Amino acid sequence: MDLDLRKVRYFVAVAEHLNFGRAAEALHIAQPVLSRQIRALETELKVQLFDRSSKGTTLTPAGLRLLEDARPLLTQASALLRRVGVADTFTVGFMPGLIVTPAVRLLASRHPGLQVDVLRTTWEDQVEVIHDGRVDVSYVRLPVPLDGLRHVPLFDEPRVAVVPATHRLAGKESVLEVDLTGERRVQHTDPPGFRSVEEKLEHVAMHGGVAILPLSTAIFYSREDLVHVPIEDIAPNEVALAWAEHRHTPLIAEFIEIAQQV
Amino acid sequence: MDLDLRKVRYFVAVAEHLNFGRAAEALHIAQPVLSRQIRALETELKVQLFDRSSKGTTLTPAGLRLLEDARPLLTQASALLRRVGVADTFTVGFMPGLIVTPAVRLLASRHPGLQVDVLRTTWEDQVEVIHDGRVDVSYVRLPVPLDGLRHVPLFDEPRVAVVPATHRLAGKESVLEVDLTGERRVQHTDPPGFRSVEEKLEHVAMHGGVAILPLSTAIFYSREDLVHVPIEDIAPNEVALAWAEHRHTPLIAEFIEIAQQV
DNA sequence: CCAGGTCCATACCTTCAGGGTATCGCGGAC
DNA sequence: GTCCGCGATACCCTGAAGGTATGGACCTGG
Repeated sequence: MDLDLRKVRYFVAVAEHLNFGRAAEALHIAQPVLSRQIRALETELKVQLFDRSSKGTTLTPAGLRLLEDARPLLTQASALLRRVGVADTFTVGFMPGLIVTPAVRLLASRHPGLQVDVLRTTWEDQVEVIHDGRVDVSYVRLPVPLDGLRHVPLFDEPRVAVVPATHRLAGKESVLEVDLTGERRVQHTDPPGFRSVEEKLEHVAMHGGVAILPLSTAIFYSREDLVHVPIEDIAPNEVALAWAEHRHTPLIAEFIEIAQQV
Repeated sequence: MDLDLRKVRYFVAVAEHLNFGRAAEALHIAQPVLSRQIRALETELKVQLFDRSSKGTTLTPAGLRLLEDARPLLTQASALLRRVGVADTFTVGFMPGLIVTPAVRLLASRHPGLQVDVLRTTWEDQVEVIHDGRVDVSYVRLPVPLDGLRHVPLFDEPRVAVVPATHRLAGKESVLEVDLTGERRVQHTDPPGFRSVEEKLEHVAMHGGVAILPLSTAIFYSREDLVHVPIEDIAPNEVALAWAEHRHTPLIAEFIEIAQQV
């Protein structure tokens, strides 16, 4: 009748480990219990979720589809748990460099007694914090995966090249992307990437290269030994306000209004 | 640890009724059980959700906030079930003009957690939807091909002639079929027929002629510029409830009961 | 002012799902 | 053939969810 979130959580664990024994260990339950629960889930759903064999466990197509629904459901449930009991609080997330104070102040002033918090996000968790309820709304830099989210664009801002003050491009009024050919770009992209803007800039200062950042970010993190130069022909960075699509609270609606006007 | 969706569903029921007894009734459980479950939920969440008094129950602010999260969570959970293919869903088909709401409401109220859907059919697909499983039962207008179907007659209703308000027959108390001789009948029958009642009526309004419809259909689609007149000597339209003969589910049996009583 | 009604809580019982341990059966690998 | 990894089965125990009966607080009409 009702879906049992415990079983769903067990299912996700097995789907991730593709091994009942290790999944059971991760869940801190005995393996036979896990086997039984998964079987019970399959019975309830009248669908086979795994192909079991003594040499491995794999997801069936139905299992794969369930997994896609199960994860967001679990995060939504934990978001609910996180939010409940927390005193009347409204939390605004923001990416580094974005100035949220005016909007936050305005919301707070209109609702005395409401605790308005802010949470600085990173490139990696800017979407996650919305889904798991750590923030009610968040200022994000597009593009982000928009599944389960709603958003309104707020403004665009140009990107700049950040280089050492001694760099050949330092002092220029502006550059074109072609001027950067041959420069090593310091990016957050995957494997050996940098987790924060500070680290990126540190790297540029130490070892040269060029970091490409939205203007406000570059200004926010400006340092003596680095300068930034506008790049004329690169697509601007879009800043948007995003929130979970299943949440429709008056406060969120009001903040969206405020953010668009500020 | 895990949120219990059953308790959440109970919570929403109480929040909607603001009365433990009636909520329990709607959920088909005993009132003390509901009280205990809500209390357990409050303990688990460490938050008081309701203010109880012998003269009424109200949501606390925390309860109100939980309600905002609880509804979408339940929706997402049932969406998951539906997509996995287990959706506990019962779908009732109906021909235009027939009012199914009371019966549907009654079934839904007797089975909390059951998703009861309705599907409007047309003259062409009213049987097809039964066979292909789009509906579990359907209100049909006889005659229909009954192969593979079982049905119970529900009621008869007179047919009326729908004519422009300016027509010579408009305003009459009733007419006989013979009065219609010479009139062009606008019918849905095959090739160049009209696919919907709306189209038929549009045609009558534009180009004259007469449409013969069951009374309820004529009422449902009534327009300012058209009037309907009962036809005394034409066989009445029979409305029946039909279902696939190879399907014998308790829900179908129950709905048949309900439909006959309503 | 008391009788009855409404509403939620408490007490107590029964059932069953979920957790645990011990052990089996099946394949693949050495 | 033997061993090992992996999931399934068998059996027990506990606790949570369901039920009925009843209590206690509060309102309301006579």
